[in-house]
Amino acid sequence: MPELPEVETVRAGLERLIGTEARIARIELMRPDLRVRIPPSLGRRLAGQPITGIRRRAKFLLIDTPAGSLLCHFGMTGTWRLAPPGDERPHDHCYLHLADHRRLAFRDPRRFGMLGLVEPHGRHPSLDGLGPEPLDAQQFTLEHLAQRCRRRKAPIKAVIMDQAVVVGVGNIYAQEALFRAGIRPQRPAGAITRARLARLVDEIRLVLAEAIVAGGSTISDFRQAGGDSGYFQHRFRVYGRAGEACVACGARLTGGVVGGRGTTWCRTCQR
DNA sequence: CGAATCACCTGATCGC
DNA sequence: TGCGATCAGGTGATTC
Repeated sequence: MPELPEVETVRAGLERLIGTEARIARIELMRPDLRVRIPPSLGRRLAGQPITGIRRRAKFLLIDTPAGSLLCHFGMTGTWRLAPPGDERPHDHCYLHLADHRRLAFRDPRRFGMLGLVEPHGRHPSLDGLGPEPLDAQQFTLEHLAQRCRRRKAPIKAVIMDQAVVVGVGNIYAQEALFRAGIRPQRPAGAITRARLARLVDEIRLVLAEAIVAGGSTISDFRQAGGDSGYFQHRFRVYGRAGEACVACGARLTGGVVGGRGTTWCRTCQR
């Protein structure tokens, strides 16, 4: 589910669901062996704590309390949902019980996600080395992207998916942004003019912002925290459309592998 | 050092 | 219907 727009959608949904007076009653860990093992101290530390904010950094969600923050990554299949009594499902790895007796469930069939603890005002290895937030025009600039592309031979798609270069862009939005910018995903990053990189910076920002407004993209089982599905998937121009007609020129879209991941592009519109 | 590949897991889908 | 192969929104380790 989870590139920046999906995580942001969940963040906003949880914020709305939980309100400003919420308190964590207790945390129930059923299966700690995710990609990163869930620290056993999590429950002790956060039990009884008031929730003071819900933030997003890159593709991470942070639930803040005075005793520390719950750090969550969704991997490929992670979800949070409101789970009323009786709604227990396979692959529910953690239940967060609120003081008002509601229960939030973290479910992640593939277990590529993570739950962790960040000390108050502390660091966390997963958050070190992250690049700028793309929606912050002060942070993510042409200057920055051009500098990170200089002399690099890797395909531009791999570069913009590199979380040290810019955060939040995954396999869907990389393809969508490159189509909108008219750049072939496999073009060596160092061989792109400044003018075209400037366009790419704009299109990355635009596509992410549009997707947030649309409530993210629903593929298989992504849902907003309130259970609604996003609808940005209806606006994909290339992702998942190999063999279909280009929305701009009508040519058949090409499918292949770029940066080790399935990729679709238009050989006519993208150069 | 950078770039490519593999590994981690489960589930859905597709072709036979 | 059943079964194996393939693919999937991410990231970190390993290899070349």
